[in-house]
This record gives sequence, C-alpha cells and structure tokens, in this order.
Amino acid sequence: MAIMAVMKPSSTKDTNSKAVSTRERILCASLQLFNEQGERNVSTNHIAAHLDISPGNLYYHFKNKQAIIYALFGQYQKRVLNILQVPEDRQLQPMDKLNYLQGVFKGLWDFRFLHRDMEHLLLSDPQLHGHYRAFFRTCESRVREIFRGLGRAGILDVTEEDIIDLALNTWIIVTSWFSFLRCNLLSDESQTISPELLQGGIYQVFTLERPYLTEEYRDVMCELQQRYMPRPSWLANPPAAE
Amino acid sequence: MAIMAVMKPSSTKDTNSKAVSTRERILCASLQLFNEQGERNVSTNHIAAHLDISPGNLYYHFKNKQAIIYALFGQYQKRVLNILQVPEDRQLQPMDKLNYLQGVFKGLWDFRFLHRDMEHLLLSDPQLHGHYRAFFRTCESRVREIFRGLGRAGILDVTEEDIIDLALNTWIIVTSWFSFLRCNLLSDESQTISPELLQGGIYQVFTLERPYLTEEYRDVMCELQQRYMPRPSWLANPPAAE
DNA sequence: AAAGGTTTAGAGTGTTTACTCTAATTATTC
DNA sequence: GAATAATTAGAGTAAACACTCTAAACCTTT
Repeated sequence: MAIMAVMKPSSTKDTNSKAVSTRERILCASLQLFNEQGERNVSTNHIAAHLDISPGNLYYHFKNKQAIIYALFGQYQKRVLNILQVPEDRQLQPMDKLNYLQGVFKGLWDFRFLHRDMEHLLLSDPQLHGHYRAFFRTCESRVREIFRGLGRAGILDVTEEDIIDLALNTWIIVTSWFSFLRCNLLSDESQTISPELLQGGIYQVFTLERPYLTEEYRDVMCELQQRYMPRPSWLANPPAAE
Repeated sequence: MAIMAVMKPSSTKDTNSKAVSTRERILCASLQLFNEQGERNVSTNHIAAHLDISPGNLYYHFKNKQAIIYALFGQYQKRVLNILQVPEDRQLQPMDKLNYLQGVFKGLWDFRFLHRDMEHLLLSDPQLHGHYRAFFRTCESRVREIFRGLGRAGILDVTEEDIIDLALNTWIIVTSWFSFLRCNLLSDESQTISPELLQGGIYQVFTLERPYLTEEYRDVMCELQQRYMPRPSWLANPPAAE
C-alpha cells in the first residue's frame, strides 16, 4: 500500500486504502433505505443511524440530502444509458428487445425510489430537473433508434410516426410500472415484488408493439411474450363488483 | 329560510343557512393548495392560514390531514366512475371515445395532486389503499367494456386479449400523463399545463388503439386524433445531444 | 333573554427535520 | 515523531409539523 500511496500521491478522491469509503457506504445505505421506505420517510439522521455514524460525518461527505439524491440519480442515468444502445455491427434480433427490457427494468427496480417521488425530487431542484429532461430526451431518441432497428431487421412494420408514438408509450409504461404495481395490485404484505410481477411489465411493453409485428416474426415474438405473462397471479383478483 | 328550516328540521349535515360551509371551504382550499404545491408541501396550518381560520377550527371539521385527503379521494372516484359508463340504449360512436377521454383527463387535472403522491398516500393508509385497488379494478372492467363496445360498433377489430392489454395500457398512460408532463417536458415557468398539453394525453391514448381501427373507421378516427396532436410545442425541444 | 349546542380562535405541545459547530480522533507527510 | 490535513463524533439548534386544549363567540330555540 506504500506503493499505492506513492503512485497516487495527491489524488483527490480515491480512498483506496479503505475497503469501502464512507461516501460509498452512505450512498449505498441511502439507496437501500430510500427504496424500502421512500425518500420522504428517510431522514439524514436515519441514514447516519443505520450506518452507525454521526450526522456530522454524513454532512462532511454530502453538503445536504439533495446531494445524496443527486449522486444516486447520476448512477441511475449512467446505468440506463449504458443499456440503451443499438449495436452497430449487426442487425437487431428478437432477443435484443428482451435484453433491453430486462436491463432497464432491473435498473428501475434498483433505483425504484426515484420514480416513486420523482415529481417532488425534480420540482424542488431545478438543476436536477434540467438534467432529467435532457436524460429523457436522450432515452427517447435511443428508444426510437431501437424501434427503427427492429424495423430494419424486418421484425416490425412501422412508419416513423408509429415509432414516435411507440417510443413514448413505452417510456411511460416502463417508468410507471412499479408505481402501478404498488398502487393497484400489491397488498401491504407482499412487499417482495421482483420476480414475477416485474416480468408483467415486460409482457405489458410487448403488447404495445404486437400489432406491428411482421408475419415473419409474429409467432416467435408472441411466444417470447407469453413467457412473461404473469396474469394468473393477480388477474385472479375478483374483477370488481360493478 | 324559515320554511327550509321547518322542512328539514333535524337533517344531519346540511348547513344550507350559510352560503358555503366551512367544511366545504376546507376541502376546496385543500384541493387547490395540494394541486398547486403538492400534498407534501401543504400543512394543515397552511390550509387554515389560507382560509383565515384557526388550526383548531380545521381540526374541528377534520380529525386529521388524512381525513381531508380521504374526502377528496371520494370526490375524485365518484366523478370518474360517473364518466366511465357504456350507454345501454345505443351503440358507441367515435365521439364517445373522445368524451370519455376529455372527461377523465379533466378529472385527473382537477385532482392532480392525487397521482402526484399516490404511492405515499396509499402506502401510509391501508384502508385507502384497499379502496383504491377496488376502484382500479372497477375502472379496469369499465374500460374493457368500453373497448368491447367499440368492437361491437365496428370501430375496433380486437380480440378479448387485445382488450385486456389495451385497457391496462390505457389506464397507465392516462393516470401517468400529468406526472410525465411535469417531469419530462415542463420547465418551471410554464406552470400552466392545461389546454394544449392535456390534449397531448388524449392524442397519446388514441395511439394505443390506432393499429386496431377497422378500415371503415380508420380515417375518421385518425382525423379525430390529429386534432389533438400537440407535438410542435414540445417536440420542438432539441431532441437530445445523444 | 336565558339556555344549550355548535363553531371558532389562538396559544401551545411534543416530535421530527435538515443541518451546524466544536472538538476529538485518525491518517498522511515531512 | 511532530505537524498538518482529512475524517469523525456528538451535542445542539431553529424551524416546521400534525395535532390538542380551553375558552370565547355565535347561533338557534324556547
């Protein structure tokens, strides 16, 4: 470690000497608590207590609660943009669509507190709001590019107008899925959503493009979609009294 | 008014003698403030101050803040269910779809604070959560019935499976639309969403069923949809740097 | 105009919150 | 191993919150 110190004598931020820096631990614990209880219900004191550190320590690493959220936001955006890329060296395949969805839904799950309190987080921080709008526009154009790729690959038969509409519908369904689940389907006890209900989101997004599937790929894509049909579990609920 | 008093001597709740009861004024002011600033940012003291009444007075009429929200929730549900009805004496027409959407979007706008903090409101009040789940199931079945009606009227060509998927997608887009607008499109200054951007939601919902339109009605419905195309205003934003 | 119920004002309470300050401790460098 | 800088602890603060309590004002009926 002496070598390390020599190699990076005046580096600004890397505390490699420690296994995990306090800063990282704060981010990690914040993410966990925010996801479990909602950002609104988790105070900085809670986070500090959870980590067995003092509030002062927390505020040494982050100038305020907002800064923690900001950092987590950055992680989330980086991760999503990493996923939404069209390969340049080959055509898109049916499984690609699935991989996109699984990756994005996983990301949404890991940072689910964000979309739970999104409006409050953005409206109380104009700078963050600006970043997010730019992030959305980037995602929107990436998703359109994916749909164009699926068109080029002969999987979808879509006009440019269809693509624009599909992309926006997809964005809304995807980003609203967990909120939808928590509000409309989950009773309090079933805290554990992930496996099968998350899959329901993938199924639901597939329904958006089903009408546009080419004959050639209709069967294979529909079969793919059927794997994610989660209905029995929650459609079983009594379908409303009236 | 003496006559009124004689006619309804021991009625439980009507304070007809006054123009507007304090209870009504509290509900009205709460709704307004919640919508403008978010439920999270409006305290009971704020509401009382806004009305120039004392906090004690407010708590005389509502045992807690939750009770105010609960009452507003009731108004909202009643209004939506009033709209989502299939006429029994005639077939559905293209304009019906439009009327459903306009009515529902107006309701969503008037109670927009609800969907802004929905998760928190529901997760912190199990009873309300239960009611809301039932409300959702009712709405879902009503919307399906509307789609079935559009099928019977020869406007849509849909299987029962399509209907199930369409209904759910419609629900999610509709209930998420204002949140989507506030998060992704609005800068802070343009506080006033209503007219044209609300219309964008109607357009967007129409896109869901466009692929299912029968040839007979495709032109008329698409023309109807085009009226609600709001794109130029906010699609003009630079489409992301990449 | 007295009585009795309803409505209101307004001060106050206990708790929680985000955040600050100072001093102590630990690492790093010379 | 002394000096310096980076961390941490922990008490503390001012503001905001949901909500309570008591007494006064206001009706309505007799």
